[in-house]
Amino acid sequence: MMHGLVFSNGYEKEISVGNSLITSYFRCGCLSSGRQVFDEMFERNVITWTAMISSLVQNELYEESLELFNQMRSGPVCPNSLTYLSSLMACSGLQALTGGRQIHSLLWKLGIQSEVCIESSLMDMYSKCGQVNDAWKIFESAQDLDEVSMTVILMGLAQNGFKEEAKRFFMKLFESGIEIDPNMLSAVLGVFSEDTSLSLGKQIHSLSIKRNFGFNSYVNNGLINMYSKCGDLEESAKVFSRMSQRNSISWNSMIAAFARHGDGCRALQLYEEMRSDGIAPTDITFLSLLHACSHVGLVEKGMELLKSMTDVYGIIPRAEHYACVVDMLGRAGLLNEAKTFIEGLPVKADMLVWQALLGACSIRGDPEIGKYAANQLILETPESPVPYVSMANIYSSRGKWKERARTIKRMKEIGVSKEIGISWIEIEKEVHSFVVQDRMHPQAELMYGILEELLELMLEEGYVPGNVTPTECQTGICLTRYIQNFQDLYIFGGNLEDMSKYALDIGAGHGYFKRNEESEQLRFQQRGFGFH
DNA sequence: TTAGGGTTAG
Repeated sequence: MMHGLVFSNGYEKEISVGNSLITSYFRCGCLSSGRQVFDEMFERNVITWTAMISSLVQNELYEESLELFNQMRSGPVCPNSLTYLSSLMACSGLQALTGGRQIHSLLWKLGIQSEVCIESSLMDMYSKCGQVNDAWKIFESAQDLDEVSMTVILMGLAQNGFKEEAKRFFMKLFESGIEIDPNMLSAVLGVFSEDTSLSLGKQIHSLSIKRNFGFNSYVNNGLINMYSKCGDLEESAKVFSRMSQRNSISWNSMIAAFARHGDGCRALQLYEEMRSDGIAPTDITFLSLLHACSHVGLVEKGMELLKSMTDVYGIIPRAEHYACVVDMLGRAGLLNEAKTFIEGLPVKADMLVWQALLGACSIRGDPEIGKYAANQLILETPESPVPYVSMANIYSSRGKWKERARTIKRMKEIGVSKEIGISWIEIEKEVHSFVVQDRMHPQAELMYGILEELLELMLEEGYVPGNVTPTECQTGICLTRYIQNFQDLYIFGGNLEDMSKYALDIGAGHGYFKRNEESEQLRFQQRGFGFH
């Protein structure tokens, strides 16, 4: 009503009215109306331009916002700090390093590069563009630092592969008694939960209780994820049940937690509760649900969910959803059905989908469909060793040694090669590294002995090598429990022997083993970065 | 009347 009145009077073309209207329209999601007011204004000041640019950024329309920023710069109105800030955020969103650097040099010329908000935005831009070194330089020379800039650099380190440094950084902040706000805490939970550091996670939990952050949904959602990724599903469920207000991320996190632990039934049950609570599922809810169905072999239920996604909620499935379905069919041994499903897809199958099919063929040892999937994958990613290695493995599992040799030869001819994966663990500042079948370590015999013991325990639990069944999911949980005990031993004064029990890659992938690409961390330390 | 960081899948 109000805007109709304003429009009919033409007042919206005046600066003061137009500026207010732009902000209000964007706040209520009326993007085109906001833009229309902007386009039709007689005169625009710095607030008009900045309101428009920042509104576009907040709606993730980064390219459009940068176009407007450039347009502004060629006109008579000069940008101010807030305009530059919004443009930097657009560069972060687009991971546009060149544009970000250009804005950085403009800020230098204007002498406003050291305002704390500008510095944190610059650090964020560099981190998101993969240039954590540049972010670190700004951090080191910064005059003012606050919770935001601390969180930015912490996330920057973690997201660029320097997780250990990020942890040390946080521990320093924690020990120094600096004010830690809930935003930083939820960011830290995300970093810590990927490394199965249950005891650290528990410390953060107690800190959040002490600081009275118990009502913060970001912190609680972070705790749900941290506990579930660290193997303590019941603690996740406790955090979830104590929450007074749950948003879709809370529900998704808890559903994913059950799915991750192989408890498909509880995941599906929770989905029903979510719906009866009136919370609409999102595309991510369906990914977790399909994942859950895949791991417990609930094929029909999974197909029903996929259908309801579009029919009931109007969510268009993405390639990830289709890949989950292919994985589900494949794990259930329905390889032909998986192939037919892919052929009937409304969109062109991508790498993820073919990888899922090939993965299923590897598990089942199916050379025929495997070859079909591998060829499709080679078309998508000609430089990848994955299809060749998978095919070689399928052939060896079937005793087809000639075919295996031919595949390896072909791989060499084309010039693709697989980098050997190295696992390592740091014990008392010494790094112990391993490759597959490695017997170079002085205590290798002891370690292989323990590995055999673990395998026995797994077999007792019903583990069938190479056969993925619901039982194996149970075994996965069991294995997590054993490993957790070993970790406790270490934390409470264990020795090398206890550590070596999980220094071996027993294939569970629970995060104790540093992957190859993380060797960056060592280089980082050698360069004298970070905290020692 | 324009402002910086945070939680979910794989």
